[in-house]
Amino acid sequence: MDAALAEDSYDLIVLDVMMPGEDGLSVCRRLRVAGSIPILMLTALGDDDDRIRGLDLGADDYLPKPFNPRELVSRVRAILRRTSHRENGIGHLAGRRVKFSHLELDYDQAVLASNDGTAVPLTSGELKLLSIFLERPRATLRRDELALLTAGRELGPLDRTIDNQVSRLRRKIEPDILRPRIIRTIRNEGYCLSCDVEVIE
Amino acid sequence: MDAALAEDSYDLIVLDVMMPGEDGLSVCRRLRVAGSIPILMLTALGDDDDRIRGLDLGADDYLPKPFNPRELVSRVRAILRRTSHRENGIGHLAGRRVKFSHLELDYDQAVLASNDGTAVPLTSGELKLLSIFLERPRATLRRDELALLTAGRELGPLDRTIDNQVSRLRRKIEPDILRPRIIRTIRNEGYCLSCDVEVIE
DNA sequence: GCACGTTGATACATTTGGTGACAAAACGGC
DNA sequence: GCCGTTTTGTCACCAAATGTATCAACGTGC
Repeated sequence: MDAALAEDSYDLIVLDVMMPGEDGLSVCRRLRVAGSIPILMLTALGDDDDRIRGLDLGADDYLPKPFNPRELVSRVRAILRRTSHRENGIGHLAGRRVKFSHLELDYDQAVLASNDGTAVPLTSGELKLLSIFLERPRATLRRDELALLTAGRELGPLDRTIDNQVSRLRRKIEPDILRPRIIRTIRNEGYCLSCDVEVIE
Repeated sequence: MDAALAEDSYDLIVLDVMMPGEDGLSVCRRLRVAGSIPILMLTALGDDDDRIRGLDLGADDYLPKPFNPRELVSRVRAILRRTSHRENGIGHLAGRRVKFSHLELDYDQAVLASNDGTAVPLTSGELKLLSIFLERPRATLRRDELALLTAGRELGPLDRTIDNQVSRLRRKIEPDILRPRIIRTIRNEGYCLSCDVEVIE
């Protein structure tokens, strides 16, 4: 699958959970970190909690076996209806340069250049987090969504990982660190990139 | 439902199939003709063919009763993840500046600038409350409506939460705190933004 | 193995907003 | 007007949420 994905692009993946070796949930996690390709999970495990976990891991739908093949078709159609004509989000940033606020990100170089001429390198984690925000300007992202999209992991109850990453990123992008205005905190909800984003060709 | 839809905009509809009068499938059809609001169908009819029909009519997902409430939440999230847009729930204010009374709100910066040159930052809670008022100028909003819109929660009988939030917001926007003119109290009813609102750009 | 940078975990400081108490204001009946 | 009642304003306190410094674990390149 990895080889095929590297080769071509696909509209949707139907993913079984019970597989020898790496299981479907783990694959789902990896796919989510890598991009936003639609996933329909399919499994004999009809358990509620399994479905919930699958969906929370970023799957678009979860169909328990045994299933009616026509239902599979209908569900695939339902997902594609939603995902196909989706132009609103900024596509993939890989290889692009992106302007936002007073900054310009060079994705390939992982370098942030400021209006005032200074430039800062980003670590891979910071770049990942920042691109997730840049692809979804003005969307409020919960901590668990961010954890899923950055690292493909679920958050424990006392997990401050995302706060830490945001804090580190802010240090590099906020002009006034005491009053963050690019990545804003939405109390009880998460974080939100509150500026326009322009992708340079 | 039709009246509510004409009045406000919604992110998603959870639709039961078995209803007295017009049934859910018919409603779904109508909604699809009217627009693309996400629909999650919910029903006691667990039959394959019903699910397939629902999905083919344009529903985004179809969950048979009895269902696990957490699964409903996960499925709603999965749909909303796809339909993205969801910019904070704050429709047309995101990224705008708004003039009202002697003030100008910069939504992105979460800063209130006054005619006299002073500027005050707002907390995320204050910003949310203020935007709710700014989106509904001169509408009287009951405390329970405000609680629902700000925090998505119901109010207890002795709950002074909203009064407190309004009080805190007033401190930042009222020129004469002893005589609030911008957010007026309507006794036994609620609060009301009593000035014109102009969205810039 | 060692120096280095990155990242997650932990601990602590700070901010925010809900709660309950009480004061002030509004209202109604007289 | 006067009083009692209800409603509202706001203060002080506290619990929860968030920001971030620091440390440990880990990997990487030499």
